[in-house]
Amino acid sequence: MSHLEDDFKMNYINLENIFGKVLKTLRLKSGYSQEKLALDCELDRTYISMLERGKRQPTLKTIFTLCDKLNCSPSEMVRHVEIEVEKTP
Amino acid sequence: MSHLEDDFKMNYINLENIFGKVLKTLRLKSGYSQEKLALDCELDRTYISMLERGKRQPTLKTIFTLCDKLNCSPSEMVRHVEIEVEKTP
DNA sequence: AACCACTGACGACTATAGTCCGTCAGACTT
DNA sequence: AAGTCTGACGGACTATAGTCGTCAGTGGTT
Repeated sequence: MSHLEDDFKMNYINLENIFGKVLKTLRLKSGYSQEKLALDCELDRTYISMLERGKRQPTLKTIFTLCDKLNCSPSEMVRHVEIEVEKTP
Repeated sequence: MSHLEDDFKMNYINLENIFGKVLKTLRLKSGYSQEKLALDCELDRTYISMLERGKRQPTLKTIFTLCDKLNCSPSEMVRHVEIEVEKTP
């Protein structure tokens, strides 16, 4: 996958990328490294990385699991995603 | 699967079942049959059925796709699930 | 009785969520 | 320079999300 292709895709609404940004923001706000968050959530370290890079999208259960550790309710997290989606042209 | 087993499981926090109930409620409120909703969302009819019966859980993308047709924002839908989860002992 | 719209349910499939092993690179510390 | 922390990234896997075809049951209508 080339950088050109990456940049191209970024111009469209991409739920995975948007979720990844929201997750990273919430994680950093809570002072977590990817690895510590993964341990606390009983998820895989590389999976957190993939989520943040927009390479995977979470299931409902995963959203609840993550939010449980991130000082954020699932609906708030989804609201953040919505807002970013609405901003995207 | 026996009715006994069904009732048994219902006593525990079960994100899939809770989501299923929320989805069904929103679908009926919007006057959709499972099949029409599936067509509008470009999902499979049997998959909608499985979601409502708690046999599957949705991804974030599926939540957004469903809510787009259900007069409901994704964060509102997730909020409904949260509320039901909190009610469950 | 026969039709119709709706839904439940199942088996078998394909696509992707999520795990587990690892390597590599940059930043910071000692 | 060596060690630690962090994150990007890959390959190969297992589990599950989501599809497809089909049959059966229910309740309403004619």
